[in-house]
Amino acid sequence: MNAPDMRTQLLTAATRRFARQGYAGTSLQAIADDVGVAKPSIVYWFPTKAALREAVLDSTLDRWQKELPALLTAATTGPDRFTGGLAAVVSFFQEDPDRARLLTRECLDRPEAMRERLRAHLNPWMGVVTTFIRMGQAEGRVRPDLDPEAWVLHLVLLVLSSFALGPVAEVTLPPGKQDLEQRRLAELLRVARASLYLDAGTPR
Amino acid sequence: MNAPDMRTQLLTAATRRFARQGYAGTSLQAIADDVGVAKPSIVYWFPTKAALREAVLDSTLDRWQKELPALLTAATTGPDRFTGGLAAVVSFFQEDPDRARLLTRECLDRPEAMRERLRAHLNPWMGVVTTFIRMGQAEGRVRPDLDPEAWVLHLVLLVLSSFALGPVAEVTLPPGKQDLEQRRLAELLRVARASLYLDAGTPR
DNA sequence: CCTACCGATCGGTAGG
DNA sequence: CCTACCGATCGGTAGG
Repeated sequence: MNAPDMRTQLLTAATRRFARQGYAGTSLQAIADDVGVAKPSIVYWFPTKAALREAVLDSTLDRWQKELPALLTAATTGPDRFTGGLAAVVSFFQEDPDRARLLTRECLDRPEAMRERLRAHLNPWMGVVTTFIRMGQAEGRVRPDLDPEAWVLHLVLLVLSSFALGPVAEVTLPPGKQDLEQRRLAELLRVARASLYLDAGTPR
Repeated sequence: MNAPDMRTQLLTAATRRFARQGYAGTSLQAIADDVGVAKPSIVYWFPTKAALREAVLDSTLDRWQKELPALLTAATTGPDRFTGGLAAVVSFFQEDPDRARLLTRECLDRPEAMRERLRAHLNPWMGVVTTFIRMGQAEGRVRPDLDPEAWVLHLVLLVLSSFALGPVAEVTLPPGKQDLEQRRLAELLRVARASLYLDAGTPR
């Protein structure tokens, strides 16, 4: 009954550790201690450390595939479909910045393996987004010199790095009176719109 | 005579390893094998593994401080000062993408320590750049709603992640006939200009 | 800068 | 899911 809960606890602890200290920097002992079990118990649920890593990555990407449609429909009811879509991606990482750190680390640790995974998880809705962008270009709302695939890629990179690395670089924003994360996200959104729309100078 | 060369060889090998496999994922033995010396010889030049890490980070940031002024003066002689400045940052990481991977990993591994370092290495010319941006805003060339510090931060993040993670995500750019890196950089530059200038729709 | 070596910790196994 | 344990590798030391 609480057997599946053990697996979930291990996945949660491992995700947090892998995101913050990296895969190589995390021992199975540390994860076991976090959950409060003996180290060999991990092996009962995940045959090897590498298998635990795959499971952590799977669960994170699964959440992307499950949560993003919901966030998208909730966010794209407004007047601006692209801003809503971006807000959905932002929400996903804002909900747990460790997701951004984990994915960044995996891309650095295993570029080739991640390429295959992202091809499966990112490409489906990449096609949808770029189709909408090309429609916008045909209608004259979206900048004609914009490269749809490259633009989406850079926006995802921007959101990812903003959550994974942003808190570190926040010191370079000294005169901030308001919340620093809010200020970062506001500028991120502004960059996205200004680089997408022709009339973004007067958005409202 | 070739004693300082040994130190340099170790630094080069360590930078490459730390960038690609991470600090925790790299053993001193692997670095020693790369250079062709015995493992304890590393300890002769760097008292601990942690000291080697600091030296690697120092040498990378030193190169930033030494090369960027040269790249800046070479790049800002054109008509567009900001595009030239961005090109300088791009050149720095293009010269060796491992620099982007190393800095990204260090930000993930040691956020607090990196905050202090970046405060010293990034803040000096952050002030210069934002001053120019505010001048541009006063002259009406730069978008008035742009947040100077946050914009520069995001552009640096964009260049960094484009070199550190871009090759991984390149599969999401399937219909690319021309060189994929070139296409990525062209769109990066376009995003930068479009998000900065009011009249970026007609740049030339 | 090398050989020889050390205690600690690693991922994983045996057996229950 | 635990106790007991193992070979391999880790960063680092001793001594030259």
